[in-house]
Amino acid sequence: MDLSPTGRVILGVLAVEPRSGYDIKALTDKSTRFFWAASYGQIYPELKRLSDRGLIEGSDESHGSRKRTVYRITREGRKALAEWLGTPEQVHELRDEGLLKLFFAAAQGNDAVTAAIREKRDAHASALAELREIEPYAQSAERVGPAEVLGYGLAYNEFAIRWCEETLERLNKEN
Amino acid sequence: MDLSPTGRVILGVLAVEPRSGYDIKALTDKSTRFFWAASYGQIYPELKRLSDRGLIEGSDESHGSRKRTVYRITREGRKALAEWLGTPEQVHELRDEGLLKLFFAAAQGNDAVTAAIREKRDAHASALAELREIEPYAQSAERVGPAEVLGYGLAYNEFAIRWCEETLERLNKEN
DNA sequence: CTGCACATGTAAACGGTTACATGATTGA
DNA sequence: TCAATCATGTAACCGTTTACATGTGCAG
Repeated sequence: MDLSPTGRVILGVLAVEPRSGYDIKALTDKSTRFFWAASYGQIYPELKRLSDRGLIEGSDESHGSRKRTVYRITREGRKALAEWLGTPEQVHELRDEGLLKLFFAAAQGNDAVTAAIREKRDAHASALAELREIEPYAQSAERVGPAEVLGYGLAYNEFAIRWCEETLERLNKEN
Repeated sequence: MDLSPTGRVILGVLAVEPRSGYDIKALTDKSTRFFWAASYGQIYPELKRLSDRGLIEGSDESHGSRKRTVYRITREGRKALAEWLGTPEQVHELRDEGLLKLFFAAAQGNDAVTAAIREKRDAHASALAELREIEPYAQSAERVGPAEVLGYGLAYNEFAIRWCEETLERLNKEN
């Protein structure tokens, strides 16, 4: 059925309940953002494409002169979503500037190495704090997925912080 | 000094020793690939740009009619690299299709959830095996960075596998 | 003599972000 | 009345991947 990455996110979101493009952006910003982001520049054109292919259906819900189009997933759309979920495909891409700096920092001396690790630790600490703010929101969801995924986000950042601290300690001992 | 992402990788690699575009690709495939990939389509044009800006210098080392241009980093290039390493910037992007599936799987039922987690676990297990193959290569490096970064990659995948297994167990108990 | 590793490069397509443009409604 | 939020959309740009094109040198 061939869904684009953003198309998958949209179908997945709409499978739960109908939403407008604006709603989709708001929801993904509070949930999938940490492992799969989406911007308006992708969402609106993709809504049109999915609609053209009959995977979703828009209905006008404007209030007065305030425009609003709410999209719902179609039978065809659910089929496409299920098809994607059924494939074992597992794209996994990481772009971690902290690791890149660490990789090259050795050439700059020990201080650069420890600085890189400390900055990485702090970045993960900020991310952790952000996720904790979302926590109550995700746990209120009646479904199983979101809470687990948020839990992964928390655990991942905790892991990274721990790793940074252990590595700093180890490097400290070695010198 | 304003370096592009691929420019940083190239400068970092060349700071250790001079290399050709082909060498850079081969090295990054065995090292930074897991957290910062680079393809020929980026490397060759970027080498030209960095050279135009005086951050690197190419010298012809063709053997007979077999072309080969080896680039070395310049003083200016080292300055630019140090400048980048000195900024606290920490781009961190994750695209994890397994988590995305897990997030949406609940709507498909419990089997879809456990299937998504199992597939994620298997994907991390493959990644772990790949990294273990590289291990001897990274540890032979005289510098500090690479071994630490590889260690992170191993630890990260081990963490993810553990998380998947614990979550499977917990979900199993709950039903 | 064949296949693999070495080696360089370009073009097209893709996916995504950012900035911009526009305007309505609501609550403080 | 002013700021925040709701709401939709486009255009320009950026970085990246993929596929293609081309050819050399060496080892088995």
